[in-house]
Amino acid sequence: MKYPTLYQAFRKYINLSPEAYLDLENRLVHKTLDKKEFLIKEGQVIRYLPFIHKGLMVNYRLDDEGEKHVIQIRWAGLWLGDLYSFFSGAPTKFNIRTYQPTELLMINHETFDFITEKHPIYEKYFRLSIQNAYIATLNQIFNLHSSSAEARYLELIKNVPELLNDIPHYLIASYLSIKPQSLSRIRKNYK
Amino acid sequence: MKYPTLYQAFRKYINLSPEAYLDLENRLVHKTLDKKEFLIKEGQVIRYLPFIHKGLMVNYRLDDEGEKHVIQIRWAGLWLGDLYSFFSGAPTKFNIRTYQPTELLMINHETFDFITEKHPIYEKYFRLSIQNAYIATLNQIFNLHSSSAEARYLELIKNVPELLNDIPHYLIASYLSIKPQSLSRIRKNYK
DNA sequence: ATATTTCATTCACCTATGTTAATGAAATAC
DNA sequence: GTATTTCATTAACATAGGTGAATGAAATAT
Repeated sequence: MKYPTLYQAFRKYINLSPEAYLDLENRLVHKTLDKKEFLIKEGQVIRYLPFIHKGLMVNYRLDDEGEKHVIQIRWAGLWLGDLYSFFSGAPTKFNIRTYQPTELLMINHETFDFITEKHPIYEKYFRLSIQNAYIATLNQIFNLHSSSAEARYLELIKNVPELLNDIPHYLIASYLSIKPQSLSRIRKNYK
Repeated sequence: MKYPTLYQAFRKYINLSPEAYLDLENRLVHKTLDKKEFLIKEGQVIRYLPFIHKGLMVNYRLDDEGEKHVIQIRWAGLWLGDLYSFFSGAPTKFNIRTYQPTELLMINHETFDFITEKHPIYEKYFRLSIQNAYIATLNQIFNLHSSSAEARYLELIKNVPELLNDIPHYLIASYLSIKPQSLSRIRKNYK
């Protein structure tokens, strides 16, 4: 078993036999990304479901003025990417890239079809996975509605303290939906 | 065929035979809600997937101070409710209620299991349905990040002009993540 | 029909966050 | 190793949206 992190990710939601896991592991595409590299750019059709083995990735969209808006920050142990584009074949509106060297384990369509057919339990896993991604975004909307930028910042660094060292602060600001100057102002109160 | 609206909703994403549709139709629970009635309250476990046949419904969460935050407004032709709670059995954090007389067509677990087993195409439909709900919430986050309250208001009434007559304005304000007074201020500019 | 409650609106004032500009430190490119 | 670019921070000022209070209209209850 080369990737116990991945096995644990499955075991969190389903009871997966080591054999069924190995059927997948043998077909994974291992991809290494440098610091500051793109995985996905707007307009592309997503051909892989990527799992973050090491490192972290940032998902942002561009508005009409070309400004970045960070929608998701995902780290080791999580899936990411545009499930919608992967399953529907529609071009994505997202840009997904690294700011730290990152290793991904990726599943392509052929592998997805193979393992879900051979082991239907994987189907359940991915439905649960979408469901959880969905509920997480509903929570994110609720937080944007109900908490101040300061409260969202404190919550974020409580959950993921290492984030401040792993990506530029202006991306954290964007994720919190404020400007870098405002993030600095908030941070000044906690020194 | 008693509910062509529902059939059309399926046909939007999948190729469903009338026979397969009728297998479901016979098992639907038809529910009529008065003006101002609750379908779901926080803490309950969701036992139905509701489709809005006529009318519209509002989904909100309460924050620590007990203030409502409207997360979704859904109208005829759409599914709603907490798919997560329905599938996982976890108690919901949402409150879902009417502000207009509304008719629902509901699927319980038994019916869901029956029709997805007999017609696996339904399984695909509900996966697509979750996917679309997920992508819609990601868009909602992007809009909260990138558009002013005024722009979000104009966009909303462009898409759903009748909303202003169908639910109290303070709920529209909440959905836009502003206060009723601010919504009034914005509306004053467009008279 | 009358009383009560709910709701939309307005206003004056307040506050959180945005904007513009400047500075130095750190990272990167040459 | 030096030049250049990127980034975080600060400050002064601007603005969108919040707050609290008042008013009248509409909806609801009695």
